[in-house]
Amino acid sequence: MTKNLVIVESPAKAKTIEGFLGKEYQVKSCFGHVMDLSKKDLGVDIDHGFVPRYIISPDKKKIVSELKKLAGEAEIVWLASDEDREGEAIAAHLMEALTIQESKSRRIVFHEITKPAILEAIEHPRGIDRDLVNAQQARRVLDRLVGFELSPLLWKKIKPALSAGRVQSVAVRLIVEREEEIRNFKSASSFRVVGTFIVKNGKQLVPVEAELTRRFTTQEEAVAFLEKCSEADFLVEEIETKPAKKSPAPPFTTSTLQQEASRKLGFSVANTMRIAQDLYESGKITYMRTDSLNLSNLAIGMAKQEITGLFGADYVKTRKYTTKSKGAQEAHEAIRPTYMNVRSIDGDKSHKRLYDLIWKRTIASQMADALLEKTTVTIGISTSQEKFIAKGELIRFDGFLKLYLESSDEEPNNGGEKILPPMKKNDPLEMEQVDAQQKYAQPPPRYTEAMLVKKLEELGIGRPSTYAPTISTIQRREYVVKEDRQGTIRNFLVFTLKDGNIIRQEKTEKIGSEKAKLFPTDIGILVNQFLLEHFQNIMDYNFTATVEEQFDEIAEGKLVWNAMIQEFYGPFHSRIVQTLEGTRKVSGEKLLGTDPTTGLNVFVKIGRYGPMVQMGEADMENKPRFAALKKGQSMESITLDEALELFKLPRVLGVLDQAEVTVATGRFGPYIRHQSHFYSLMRSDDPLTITMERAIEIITEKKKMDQEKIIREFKEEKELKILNGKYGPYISYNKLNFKIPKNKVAEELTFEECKKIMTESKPTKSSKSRKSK
DNA sequence: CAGTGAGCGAGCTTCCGCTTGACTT
Repeated sequence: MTKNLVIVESPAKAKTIEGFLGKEYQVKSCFGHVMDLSKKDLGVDIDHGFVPRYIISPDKKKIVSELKKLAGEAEIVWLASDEDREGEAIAAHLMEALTIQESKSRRIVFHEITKPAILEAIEHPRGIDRDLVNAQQARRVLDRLVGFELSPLLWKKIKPALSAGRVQSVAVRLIVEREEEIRNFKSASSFRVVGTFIVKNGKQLVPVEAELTRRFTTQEEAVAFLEKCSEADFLVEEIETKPAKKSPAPPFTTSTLQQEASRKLGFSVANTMRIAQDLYESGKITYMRTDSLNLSNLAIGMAKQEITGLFGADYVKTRKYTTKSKGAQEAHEAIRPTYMNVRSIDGDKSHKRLYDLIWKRTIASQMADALLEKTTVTIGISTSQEKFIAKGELIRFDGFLKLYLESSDEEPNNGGEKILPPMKKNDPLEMEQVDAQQKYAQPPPRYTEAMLVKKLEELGIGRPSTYAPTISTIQRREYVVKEDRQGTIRNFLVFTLKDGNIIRQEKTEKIGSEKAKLFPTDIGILVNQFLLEHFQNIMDYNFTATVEEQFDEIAEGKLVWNAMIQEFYGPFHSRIVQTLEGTRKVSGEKLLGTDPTTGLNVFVKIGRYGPMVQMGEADMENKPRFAALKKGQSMESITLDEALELFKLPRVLGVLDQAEVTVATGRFGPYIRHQSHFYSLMRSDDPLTITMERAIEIITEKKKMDQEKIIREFKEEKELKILNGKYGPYISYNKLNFKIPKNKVAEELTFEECKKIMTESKPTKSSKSRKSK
């Protein structure tokens, strides 16, 4: 029996802390929140001050009862959840769920998992901060009200199983609006002029590139300028040399780690978090869900030592970074290696690469600035007022650049030097050639997952623990898709002045190809439009920031939490009722044209199962025909001809064993149907052109595969089979599945043994009844 | 995974933020 029970949120943290404290302390983890609003209903008593109905989360019952037992036996229970709104609520919920007496509980907090920080915390316990708990309560209730009133509205007005929320709906809005910007973008072109001049550097002749400060809008202007250049003299008019410095990026937070891992390693945010979790659990890095830039003094000291050892004392410059991001709660340290002197780790390639990135970033953040010398050379033209500018950059002292340079979304890494040969004012320059190249303005870039996280963080929307789940939610709801897109070819002009002649060339470039970018779907666009029209306040990019200010006031005791909720809920709920009663179902219906053979109208719209085309209208005699859009088609771009193609299915291929063989396209792609069995088509098979021969081939192949799945059948009961599944053999009976006990061999089971297993064990859930994730 | 789409209506879906394994047919 231990005298002291310490409860933290994460088990990895518990293990570390247990090592710092003596035998008198037992450290356990509660695995995050243990109580939450009931999911069965709203979970909030609207009519009586919005009192939340918190229950012990179903998946936390086991850990709660275990902790409750330990808490009962302990003399003092130390509640060491994180020092932020959510952490304070966790502590309060633990008091309630474990029924801990106030007198034997202590609330402690620390921001770093170091021995001195823990011991210091133990010295300074406090009580539960009720105001902070109320702030969490307000946050939780607001999110529940928004989510659980908006989502059902969407089910009624658009289609079932949709969702809306304070965070996800704004994330979708960003992607929809970016797509609109790109679509409406008018790509104007201009001519960028670059001159190449030859400069003598001792015996060597060095080419120097200089860009004209002005761009020409028309080719006539560009050519006229080149003509002027052909008879011009060029002169160095001015040389300016300025010192400059570059500073390292701060250490990683969740958001910046996701961004850099995406840019430098090509990881999705979910992948980055999965790997970071492994590194954390194996003790290699500190906690990976954080918005703090802070490093412990211990860590900074270790970094200093490491840098001195590797590069020398000149390369050290320790720094304390402070966060600028909105709503940061800073309960942890920045993400850093646990031990700075561990330069690399064992493990698979992606673990090594992510660790390497974290190590370099952290160490570099404590290194000296890079000292640069930037040179700007202005080149005059005897026949024109325009100027050429050549730029050079010399690294005088590399500092942190020796180790690490953050990459950017806009352009590939532009690190490194660009050295100019020595030049003097009034030096004449020999022109080798001048190019005027047509350049098109770029539309804003589509979001990658990581760019979206960056944007959300800037807006103060979402938390480190929710960035990755939010991105997966909006994809799971099919509001957005992550896709690669083929680019298109575009022509551009280049005029080159060389040896007194101007040559015109037409060249091509590939533009607009995308890799792993987020695109809005038809449903995403429709839902976004609907929410914007009726709930502008919630869709406002500042909504979260505004309510966060109020949560802060609640935390400071200046605002009563349920008064704040009341003020929000009144108008919000009225809007819900108004929209529910005052608007019709929206489908985004659009008339594409009429079918030339039947004369019926053809529409495209969103149905119960997503985007579809419809031929004809429903009336007393007629039923319209429907067909789902194919992958890659969209309501916005589909043409009448493409729509008519979709109605060519289902198609009868022929007759086999007295039954029709038909081909059609369903929820999961094209399929063949025969005797009420379904056979998926391969990617290479086109349902519009597939032949009867090929269909029979597919049918026989599938039947053979199914036959091989059967381990045993029984004469006594036809429905009872032993099958070989993805996870090994199992018993199947009337669509119920049963596990085979570990001590039995599937091939040798008798009919009686199978019946015994079925009566004695519960059927495992089949995928049909299981909730799809 | 399961192969649909008038309308009828029961019964289902849903939020954000803390944290990790469980366990699949």
